[in-house]
Amino acid sequence: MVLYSGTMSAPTARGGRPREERVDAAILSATRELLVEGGYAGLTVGAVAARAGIGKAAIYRRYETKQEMVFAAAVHGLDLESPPDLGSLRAELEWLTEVIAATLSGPAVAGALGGLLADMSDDAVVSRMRETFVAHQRANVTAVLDRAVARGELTSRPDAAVVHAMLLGPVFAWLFVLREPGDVRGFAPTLARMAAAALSA
Amino acid sequence: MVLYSGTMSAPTARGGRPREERVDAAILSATRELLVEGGYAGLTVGAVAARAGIGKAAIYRRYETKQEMVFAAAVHGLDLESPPDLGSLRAELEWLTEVIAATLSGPAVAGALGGLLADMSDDAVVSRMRETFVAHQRANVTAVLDRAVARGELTSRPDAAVVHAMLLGPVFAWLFVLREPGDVRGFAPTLARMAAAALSA
Amino acid sequence: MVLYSGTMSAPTARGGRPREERVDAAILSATRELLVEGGYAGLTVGAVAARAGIGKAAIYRRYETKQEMVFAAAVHGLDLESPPDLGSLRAELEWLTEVIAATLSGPAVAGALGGLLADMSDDAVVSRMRETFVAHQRANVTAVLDRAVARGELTSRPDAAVVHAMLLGPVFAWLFVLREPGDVRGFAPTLARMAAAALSA
Amino acid sequence: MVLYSGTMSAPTARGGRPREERVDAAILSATRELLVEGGYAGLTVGAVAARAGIGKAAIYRRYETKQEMVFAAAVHGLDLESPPDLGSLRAELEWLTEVIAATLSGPAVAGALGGLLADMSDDAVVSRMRETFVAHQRANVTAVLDRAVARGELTSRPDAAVVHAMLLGPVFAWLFVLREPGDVRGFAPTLARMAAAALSA
DNA sequence: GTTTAAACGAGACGGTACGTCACGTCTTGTC
DNA sequence: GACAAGACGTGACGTACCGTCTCGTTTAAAC
Repeated sequence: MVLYSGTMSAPTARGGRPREERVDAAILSATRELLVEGGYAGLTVGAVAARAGIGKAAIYRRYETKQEMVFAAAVHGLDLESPPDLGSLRAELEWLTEVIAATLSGPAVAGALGGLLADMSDDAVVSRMRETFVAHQRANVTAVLDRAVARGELTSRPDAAVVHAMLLGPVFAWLFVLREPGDVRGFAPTLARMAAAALSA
Repeated sequence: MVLYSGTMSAPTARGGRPREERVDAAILSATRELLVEGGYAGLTVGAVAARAGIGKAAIYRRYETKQEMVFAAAVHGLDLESPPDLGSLRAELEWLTEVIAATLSGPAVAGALGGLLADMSDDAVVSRMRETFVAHQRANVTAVLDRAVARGELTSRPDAAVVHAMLLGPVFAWLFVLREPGDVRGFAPTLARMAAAALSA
Repeated sequence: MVLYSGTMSAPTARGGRPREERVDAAILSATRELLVEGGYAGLTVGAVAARAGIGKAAIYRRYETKQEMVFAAAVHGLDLESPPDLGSLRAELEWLTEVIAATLSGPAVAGALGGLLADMSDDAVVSRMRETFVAHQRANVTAVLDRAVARGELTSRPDAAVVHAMLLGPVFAWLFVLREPGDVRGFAPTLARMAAAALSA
Repeated sequence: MVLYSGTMSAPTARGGRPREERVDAAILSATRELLVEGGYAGLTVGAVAARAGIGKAAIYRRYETKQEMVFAAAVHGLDLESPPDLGSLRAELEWLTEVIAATLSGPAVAGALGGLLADMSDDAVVSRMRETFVAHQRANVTAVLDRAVARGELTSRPDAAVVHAMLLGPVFAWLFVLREPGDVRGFAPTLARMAAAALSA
């Protein structure tokens, strides 16, 4: 399922030249490339336009600000599949954690998220982020918890927001604050095991 | 214990007018005020100077970059006491979590941390951050774990980095990514209880 | 005599939908309106199209550049009649001056001429302007001078270019450089009287 | 006498780094060079900054708009000396006309005036132009007429504005509208002779 | 009639310049 | 030599306009 694909009012489709998909794609992939190469701080709208072979106006026709564009590029196309039924809470938590870790440690996301957080005084981007990225992940967490309750692994369903924070948070901190050397992926199973223990207690 | 107070080499004290403490204080409190008012994104060095009633040069005489200044202002004076022996792992984890939550949710820190993370490609600030904020918190986590091992609550000492991530992460995510409404402080006991269960398992 | 009516090759009339006269008229009158409202500097092709209720392409199908369009709108339909034989050099000079003043002080022309002059590095517009506006006026000046010589009012025929400059110039300066308050029309008789005296001397 | 040297509020001179004369001079001469090379239409603020080896901000600190800058550069330093007493109205008119022709046909002025006229909807530039360029020339015309009256060459003093238009206008038209080939300078004596005849009649 | 070809309103396109703003440095005169 | 003030070069921002190019539709002439 594609999470996100554009921010500004789509063309009213009432006559006029239609937007070119080629341009949409070029913007997003140029943004991702430059995010990987120089991070959020080193990313310029002009450079994105140049790399994409388009004009700046074509970008601002689609995104109100640079932040919107980066957000779209970093989160767009994150294919957040729903968690499969793996038979046990712990296995599903591990699956969730791995997906979160994989998502956050993708090269474009890694370059963008810090910067996005910085400019988050901009309420529009904040709420868009919540409506897409956060809401979708939350739904997955809820689904896993509901299944665990149905299986009898949990007697009462814990607050999904708390569990979400417990899964997402450590991965986030590991990547963006603590910046421990080594792969995050190895961290996921440990985290999932601990979370399962915490919930079962 | 005061964590941080300045970044650049103090004046060599070889004649000339000494730096005025008044200026140091004015910079830091102006920075904190503006951080609260407009967040990191809306903070400019010029505005800090104007608010403090000083010149920009006085700032750059003390901090090499805007990031250093914000970091000093947001973290300076965070009095990170060592965790007292409270008799049980769970009580001490709760104490740690509450201190972390209190630290991160302070108004200036809340405004600054996201932005600081954004500009963290700058290695100087990254390493300074790690050497002070992270290292000190990590030491506290280690101390708590060591005491729990000594008490026999834990058979083997878990990796302090992992535990650190499990405590800091959810608080961080709660505040900066999920931005759930309501106080973080109420979140701390729940988190500590879960962490204790996870570690004991 | 109509001076000017279009610049680009008319449709070859080889099938296809014919151009609509309605559109021609709408472009010209929208241009004139906007010229009056905001002058040349404030006029955009997009605004002309919007005001005329047409598309930009319909404009560029008729005029190669914005300058061509403005020129057509400001000069089109200037009905430059030939000067009647009024019996005396002075009377005919006065007639010429009044026609020039009336032409230049028309609302659309007043808004356009300065701007047109500005973009006159474009040689196409320059030569078109010379071939129409200037050439026609020059012919009228020549005719008046020839008649004066025939009448014996002048012993030798002065250079028509000089006389043209002496009539057109002051009106032009009055309107576009000096911008004296008050009507230009009252200025015409004085100017004509002086010109007559100068030529007779 | 220097006509013009800056437009925006000079620095209050109450502390702070003073403006560098080097920058003022570099802006003006770069503007003149580019005016000569490409005319008003081909002149960009960025190019002026680059040629001058300065930043755009240094330009906008001095001039509110591109037009102000061009005006300053084209008219700045026009050393409009007062007309000397040459003994006769005709000689002094010739002197005036020559000065006007020399001024308008200078390379920078020639490149700028058309464009300036175009953007003249901007009232600030218009009034500045009147207050400096026009007012000064007008004063010279008045002085010449007053002396002619004192000498008894004229019985009543004609309207200076009209005479100004009669001298400036033809030169202006010659250069910017008619664009006759050949030097304007040769035109000045003829014009002055005619003007003298017109006034004496 | 059908076909064909161009004009139509709308608006997206690449490009270029605008004027603004912030950074971190430098330069005054004063303390 | 630190201070307040503020100008400096650099370079990104988001806006506006140019002249071109697609869309899907409409309209008249050619067949």
